[in-house]
Amino acid sequence: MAQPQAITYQYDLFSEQRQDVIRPFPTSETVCGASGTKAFQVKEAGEQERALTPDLMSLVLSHDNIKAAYKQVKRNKGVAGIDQMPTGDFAEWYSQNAETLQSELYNGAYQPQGVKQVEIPKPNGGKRKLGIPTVTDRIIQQAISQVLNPIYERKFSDHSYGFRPNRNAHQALKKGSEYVSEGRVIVVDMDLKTFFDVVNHDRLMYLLSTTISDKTLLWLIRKYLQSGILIDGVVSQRTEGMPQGSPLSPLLSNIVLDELDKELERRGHKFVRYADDCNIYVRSQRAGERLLASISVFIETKLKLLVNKEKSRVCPVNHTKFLGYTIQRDGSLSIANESVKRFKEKGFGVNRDARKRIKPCPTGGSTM
DNA sequence: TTTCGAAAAAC
RNA sequence: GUUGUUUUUCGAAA
Repeated sequence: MAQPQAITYQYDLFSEQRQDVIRPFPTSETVCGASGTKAFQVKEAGEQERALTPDLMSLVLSHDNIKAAYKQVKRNKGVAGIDQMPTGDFAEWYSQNAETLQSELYNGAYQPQGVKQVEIPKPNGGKRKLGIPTVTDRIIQQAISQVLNPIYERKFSDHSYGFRPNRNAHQALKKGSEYVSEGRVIVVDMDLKTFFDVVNHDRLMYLLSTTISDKTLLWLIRKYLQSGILIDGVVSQRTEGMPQGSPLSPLLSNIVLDELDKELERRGHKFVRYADDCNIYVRSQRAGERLLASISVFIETKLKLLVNKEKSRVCPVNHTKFLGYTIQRDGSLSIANESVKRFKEKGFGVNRDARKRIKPCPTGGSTM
């Protein structure tokens, strides 16, 4: 590997002809005798260890991966970022600038652009701050996410249901009602305060480095975490938290909260987590309160996250809502219809029969 | 078999 | 002025 190889390949995202990216620079790390350019498949993630992930950037920037990322971003129909380039223009832009972009990404010179901040109202009246990266940055992040996702999928806890392929809220509810059917009718409802605002960058980067050894990729992710926020023309650098609205955020949040899953598993608890909404099922109020106290300490000292003490609580399962439903003490699910609730507020008399009864949960071991 | 899009839910 | 991920349903095309 004396000389950097010439880049001669097709950049057109619409052409069927393609040639995969040849890495323009030699790998900085040498991995115990293995040839640096030897291709490895992410899907064969069976025995993947940190030593096998020194060159994920090639996968991130491969033609197929970028093309898939572009399609995904385009399908979301999001608006342009601060550079005003709409999603539809990326293909043409990329055909002109792919070489420069890829070189910068490979040698670490790439600097993500600022994030446009937008506030939108939440259903419950509050405001939600969104960070909108440029189309280019959304596509790069999506491309990273597509590579990291299969690597992390096999490491994630079976009790985690949010933002994961082939998993949905209903499966989480089914698992929760199974635990209730076993007699765990008290729930510890953990609420993490403004999760996206307080994630510790150093801790997240450390977690990533235990699985990912591609330093170029790690630095790129760190740059995305730190990417500046543009408010009224002034760019301020972010020191903690991650932008809500970037394609990488859901995966990174699961990586951070996987530590919580692993700790709860280590302690042998029965729980279900959907994003930052974590429910632990126990048999008595006293056990629940003791658990809430000790897990809160773990979350705040070890994970460096904040527990919302006002909204976290211990109560019988049928006194709280989880993912839009309420689990009854017999393990059945009921849904509180929002429109019914609005009727009630407007003065139409509504009795509790307005809550629609959903089928009881069978304790089946069926997968998927 | 595959591809695409619209619309709903969860966070 | 409206981001992101996942899931599901419906529909269309070859």
